[in-house]
Amino acid sequence: MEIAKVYDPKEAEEHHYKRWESNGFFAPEINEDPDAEKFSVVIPPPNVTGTLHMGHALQHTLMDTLTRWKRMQGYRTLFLVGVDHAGISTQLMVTRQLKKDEHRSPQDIGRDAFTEKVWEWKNKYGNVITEQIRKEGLSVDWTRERFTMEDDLSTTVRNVFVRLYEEGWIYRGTRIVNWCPRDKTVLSDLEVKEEKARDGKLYYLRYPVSEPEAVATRLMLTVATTRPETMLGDTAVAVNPDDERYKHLVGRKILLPLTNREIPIIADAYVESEFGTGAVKITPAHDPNDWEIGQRHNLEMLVIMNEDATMNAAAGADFEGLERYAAREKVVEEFEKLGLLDKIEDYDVTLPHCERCKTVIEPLLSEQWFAKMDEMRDMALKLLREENAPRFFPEVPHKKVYMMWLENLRDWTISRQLWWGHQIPAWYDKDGNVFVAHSKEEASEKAGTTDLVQDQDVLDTWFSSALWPFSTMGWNGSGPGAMATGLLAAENKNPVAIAPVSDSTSDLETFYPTDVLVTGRDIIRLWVSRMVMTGLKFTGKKPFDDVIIHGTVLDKNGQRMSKTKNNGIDPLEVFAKFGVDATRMTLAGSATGIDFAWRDEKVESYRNFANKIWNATRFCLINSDGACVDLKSLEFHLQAASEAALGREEPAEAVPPNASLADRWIISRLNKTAKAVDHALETYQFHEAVQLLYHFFWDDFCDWYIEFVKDEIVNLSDAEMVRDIEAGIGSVPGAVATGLTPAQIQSRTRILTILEQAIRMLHPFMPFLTEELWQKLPGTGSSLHNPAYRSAEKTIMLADFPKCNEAMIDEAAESEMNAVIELITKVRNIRAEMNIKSADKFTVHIAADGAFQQVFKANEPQILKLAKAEKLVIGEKMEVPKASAKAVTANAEIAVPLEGLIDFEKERSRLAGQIEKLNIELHRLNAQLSNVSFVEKAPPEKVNELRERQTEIEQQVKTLNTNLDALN
RNA sequence: GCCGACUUAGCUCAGUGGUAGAGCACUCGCUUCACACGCGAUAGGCCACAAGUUCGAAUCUUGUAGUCGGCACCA
Repeated sequence: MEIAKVYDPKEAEEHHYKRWESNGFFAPEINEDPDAEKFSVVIPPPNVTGTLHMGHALQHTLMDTLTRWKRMQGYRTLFLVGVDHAGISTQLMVTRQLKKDEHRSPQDIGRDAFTEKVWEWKNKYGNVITEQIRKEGLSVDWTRERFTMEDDLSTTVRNVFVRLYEEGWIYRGTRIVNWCPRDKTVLSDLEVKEEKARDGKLYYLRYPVSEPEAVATRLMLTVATTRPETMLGDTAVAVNPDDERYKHLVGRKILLPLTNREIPIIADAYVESEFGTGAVKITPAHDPNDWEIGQRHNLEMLVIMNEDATMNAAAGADFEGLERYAAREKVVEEFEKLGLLDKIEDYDVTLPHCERCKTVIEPLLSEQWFAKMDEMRDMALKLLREENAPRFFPEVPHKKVYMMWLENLRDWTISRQLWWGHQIPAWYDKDGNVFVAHSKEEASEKAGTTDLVQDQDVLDTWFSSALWPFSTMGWNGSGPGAMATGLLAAENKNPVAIAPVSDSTSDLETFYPTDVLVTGRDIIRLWVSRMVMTGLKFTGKKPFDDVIIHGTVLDKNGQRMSKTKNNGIDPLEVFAKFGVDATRMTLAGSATGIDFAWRDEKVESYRNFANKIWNATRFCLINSDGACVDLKSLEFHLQAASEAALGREEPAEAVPPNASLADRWIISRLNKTAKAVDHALETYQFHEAVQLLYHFFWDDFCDWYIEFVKDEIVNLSDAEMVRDIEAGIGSVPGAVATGLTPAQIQSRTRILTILEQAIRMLHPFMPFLTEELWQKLPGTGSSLHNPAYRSAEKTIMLADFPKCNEAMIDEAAESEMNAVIELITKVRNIRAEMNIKSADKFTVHIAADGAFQQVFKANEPQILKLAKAEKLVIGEKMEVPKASAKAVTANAEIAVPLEGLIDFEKERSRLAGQIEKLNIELHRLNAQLSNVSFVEKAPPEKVNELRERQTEIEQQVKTLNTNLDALN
């Protein structure tokens, strides 16, 4: 068999994904078991404009690992994929393109033409991200791919809007909103990021009190502000009602400079007397706090800015048309000229910025659509408080953050001044009356006229994303009672046979609620909370049980990746360099929820691991003639166990004579690993599973098991064959024909079978490599499939995930094998420390008690080979020349006579070093065991354990000291 | 201002009320017939600091310092 020496992932990645997809392995319909339990997960829809980044790669890896694992366990799985329309960023991108290509703006071409452009753009570039998802190897069901702007989902959004409006949860109102003057749209609180502004200043402005006698005395009230330009829109000055300094001024008036307007001095508890001067200018149309004061005092709302943050006519002729910062300078200049500028102080302010374009947000009085959140909020809080749902992984700190955010939730601004998105289904007649309806026809009926104009705004993208887990599964809010107490029966005991793809209602019944959501921290409020709220409101069910919050992938210096810093790491480049599987292992190998700095070295180590798996398999395949994967070959433990259960006295006899210690040991390790991996995945400890598999495969399987059985397995040369037959070994019928003995065939079968199971366990993490290798193994096929997939073509994707068989755990084998491993390691240590060359021949003397003598004798060939020794002398005691290197293990004393080779000085210091190390531990043990309160209060098992360890070490120290003395 | 997380080997990170672990890097030795993306053997840590609880603390509590994050306020 021709197999390359180094694994090259590229071809496998391309080839297998196509096959998986075209054979329908990803679709839940592949599962033929009518009683199969379901497992479902929806992808957090990436932006249609987006490209894959490490955060995606991480969350996708975790979701796919879970899905593949569950699928192999026989669950009917659905991993639902799709993208969202990303209102603002897509519109920006297409606008930019339009400007570049045609030197035109959206306004130039009009709404319909522009929307058409966006669709064109989407059809051309919108599959970049989905192609990248294919590259990642995600086992998502492409037949159910969704897009938030497609017809069905748009209808759903409209239905939801109408329903919420009719119930009174959506209203239109004039409020101060976060206005981005560059994007010219409103933003929700969550799309705004507070950032420290540079060069912040606090300007102290003198406002003259306007009554005649005050003017005569030039009575001034000084206010402090960071935004002097807004004074043009002031409609009051406020002081604290308890502030003795200003009590006499309340109720009087200010003659507002530069405007010739008179504004009142009012008292409001909002004002803190200690801050600034204790007097606050009030600009209700340009500041959220001022707006609230304005509401309380019935102040005039004077809007002085345009949508692009230039001053409008209301700001006065001198200022009209000025950009806001130019206006600020001019206001300050004018105040200075008038002698009304008291002082300017440096002052650190944090200002809201548009998350997307970084422009400073302008709080602006504006008419928008809002969603009242109280009812849905209360439902979500109840679910959390009473059922601890959804469960967050890790729970700290996300549960608390989520709860606190819900508790302080305010109304949600859902309209956006964009053209790309779900246009708000509201129509206005000539008098401005609003009619919310599913269609213009319906609105016309309500209005009694067809002379209607639809609201120009669209809905926040998150409005549609909030419906994602159920809208994508066919819920559209139109069915009878669909929105009442929940569409679904509490328990759906009727399993869906094979759900036709088109029958999306069955999808809802089968796959909703989903099992788990995997997403990033910053999305908890934007998306997770909203899905919970809408899920409860519209379906009566929580949309998912568990929420895994993954960590942030940082750059190698621990910095967040960002476009501005240009320190992003492109997953596609990493794939190209190290392979998708190695990248997935790296990502899954990071602790759940913890940020981690990206290191190429880490991926490299998993690339090496992939190569190790490749080569271990290569070795097994080179030596696989006459054998194939056969699960029965591992079952001798079961025979032994059942015979033990029947009361046989020596169940060990049931073990076939050729089941070696190493066989029993590796099978025990395999089953323990399967158990631990299962537990790790159940609790979403992906990194734990990765560690377990890495350790099992590399250390246990490759370093020890393969090395132990190598001589048995490799093809014998003709000369060796003849020698063996002459020696009476392996001269059995058929042996000459194949060149193999039955024992060899059995060994080959066994190693293939163990390898095959290890590869299956690795599949959810490393899908491509494992499929590539599994296809090459003889004896794999649909017989290894989970029975639910019996008709499917051969693929590891649908093979059964290995389960732990407790009867195969063999503690005796593990401790015996450990003794052998320790023995070999100690001899190797002597070899290395004493500079024994490969070619040097030496004998190893071993003294041990009877049971371990047997163990060592039984494994003599392997010990000789792995320690590179020529001969073993095993007995109760040993007699060796003075010129010997010595060592002790927990079960044996070792001596290697090195006449002429030994460096006594070196050997002395080597032994002294070992004694030193043991003594440190011994001192600690002695101290602990002589502590009366420890012996009295600690659990007896613990005390015994330490006593045993103490005896063992004392013995070892004693032996080593004797050996050391003998050198002198 | 409030809340939270983190601080473990040179680096990146696991882990745990009872002998400190991994990967990478380092040192030494191997052209051993699956793999040099390899094999073998070492070395390396008072688990940030201080106090407390406990027979026992790196692990639990409290405080301190540093790093990072979230929220609130910001005239």
